[in-house]
Formats: sequence, C-alpha cells, structure tokens
Amino acid sequence: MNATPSPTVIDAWASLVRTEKALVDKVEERLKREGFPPLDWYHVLYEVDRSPQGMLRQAGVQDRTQLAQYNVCRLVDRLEREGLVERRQCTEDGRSNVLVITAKGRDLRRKMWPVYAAGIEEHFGARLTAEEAQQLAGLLAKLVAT
Amino acid sequence: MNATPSPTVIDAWASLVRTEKALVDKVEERLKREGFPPLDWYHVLYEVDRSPQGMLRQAGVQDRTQLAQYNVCRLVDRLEREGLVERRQCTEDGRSNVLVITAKGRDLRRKMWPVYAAGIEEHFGARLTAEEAQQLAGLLAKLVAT
DNA sequence: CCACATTGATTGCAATTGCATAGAACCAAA
DNA sequence: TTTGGTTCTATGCAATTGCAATCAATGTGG
Repeated sequence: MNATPSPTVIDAWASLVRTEKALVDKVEERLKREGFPPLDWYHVLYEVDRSPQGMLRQAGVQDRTQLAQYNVCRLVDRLEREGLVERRQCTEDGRSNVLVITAKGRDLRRKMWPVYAAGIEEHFGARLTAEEAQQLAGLLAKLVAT
Repeated sequence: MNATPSPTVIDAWASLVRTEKALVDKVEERLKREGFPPLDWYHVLYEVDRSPQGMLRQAGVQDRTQLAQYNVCRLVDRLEREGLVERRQCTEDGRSNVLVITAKGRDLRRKMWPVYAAGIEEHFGARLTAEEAQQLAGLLAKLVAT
C-alpha cells in the first residue's frame, strides 16, 4: 500500500529532520545563554497572549503547540508557579481551564522575543531570500494539508 | 546587529518548526504502534550499520545524529543492554569507544525500516512531487551552510 | 432520563533528558 | 617531558517527559 520512498524523498526527509533540530538547538542555546527559559515556555506565553483577552483554554494551547496533554498540564504548572499565567475555571465548560497571562508573563514574553528573533534571523532568515522563505513555507504547508 | 526577521521569515520559521514536529510525531507514533523503539534508536543503528565494518565511534554517532554527548552515551547503554550494539575499545584512541552493530541490531534496523519508510511516504513523500522534494532539500541545505 | 462513549485535565511511577562535573587519554607548545 | 588545554566518555542528581490510569463534565443515542 505504501511504497518505499524514493531516494530524493528520503534525502529531503533527512534534511528536514536534521536541519530543524540543528536550528532549534542553536536558537534554544542562545535563549539559555541569556538566561531565558526554553522555547516551549515562549510558545505557550505567545499563544495565550495573542488570544482574545489574553485568555486561552489549556486544550487550545495543546492544539496550537502540539504538546502532549500531560506536558501542557505540567508546563502550565511551572508557568503558574512562576506567576506567568493563571488558571481559571471555564464558565462555559466545567472540564476546561482558561489560562490567563499575567503582566509578568507578558513582560517575559516581550523580553524573550528579541533574543528569539535574533536567533531566527541569524540562523534562518539571513540565509534565505524573501522568495526562498516563501517558497519554503509553501512547501511545508503542503505537508500538513488535511 | 541582528534585525528582527520579516513576517515572511517568521512565518516560514514557524512552519518549519511546527511541520517537522507534526510529521515526526506521526512517524514515531506508527513505529510505537507496531512495537518498535523510538526513531533515535533507528538513527543510531543506521549510522553504525552503514559505517565501514559496521563500526563507528560514539563521537561519530554524536556528530551524525546531533544528539547530546550524554544522550548518546546513555542511548548506547540501552542499545547495548538490548544486545543491539557492542562497545569496544578503540585501538587508535584510548579515549574512544568503537560501537559495533550486532546481528540482532542489524535485524532490528532492517525490520524498522519498512515501517519508518511507510511513515515517511505517507506523511511526507506522498504530498510532494519529486521536484518539490528536491526544492525543499535545496532550501534546507542553505540553512546549514557553514 | 439513562447508559455509554468522549473530552479536558490531572497524577503516580518509570524512563529519559539536562546540567554539571569527573576522569582518562591525547595534543601542542615551551 | 612537563604543563595546560582539549577531546571523549561516563555519571550523580534534578528536571522533564511518557505511559497508563483516574476523575469529572459533556455529549449522544435510545
């Protein structure tokens, strides 16, 4: 049913996996070097922050970040412990939490961004033209079509 | 020194990170479903297997897989415990280990490949033409140039 | 309304990973 | 050949992740 992939495809796959890891490692390392928490913290804060009223259900975070449910749960534990988000009861669904970003959370996100951005630019943006970046995004988009 | 990336670049970056994770998760899930160990096991076995005489130093594994040094060490512990590779003293360098793949290791790798391959094909290969795959690999290659 | 499957969140326990360090072998320069 | 730096591997300990349940709230079909 599924034929074995062509060498071209295998090569492209390997490039994808290796390159992504190499780049993320470099970007993460920069964040760590500057004393910031891991990228996942940023991504969660970002998703909550950009949601209406700075609120988002845990399940929403899960969808947007692709983290496993129990990982979201425990990452939120940590964020909450640090005072970066709050968990509130959801009025519409008794099972859900609504996460609310705090001023401290917003502030951390704001401070992380320039460092994250510099990493993206150095290792990624600076190596592609605008057309190439678009082309890349276009190709990647084809891979997640439903 | 590092300007903030353009929206196009940020979008492409986000696509890269998200897409890679989504695809790897799907492929890993298939392996798990069929009772196989994680992808990293495969990658290590693969690298050792394809090296001359089925031997490779641990440091070589580290270079090729981009795993952290201590992770290679402990992953090799597990592989060794399962009888998939052996650690031997390196005759040329007293610090090094040489990993040797066993028959069992080769066998596992061989059995994992069709499952891995089917995952690559389903989630990746089948969604791209040969030209697109090449294009993608080309773009990714630009990102790791020294 | 009553099962019964589903969804959202949590948690105990085991496995893995990250961090910091150690220690041995090698290497290069004086 | 001694000193000091670097490479390669290993490990104790803490943090994170994965797995497999559990539990409560919803939703659904009869």
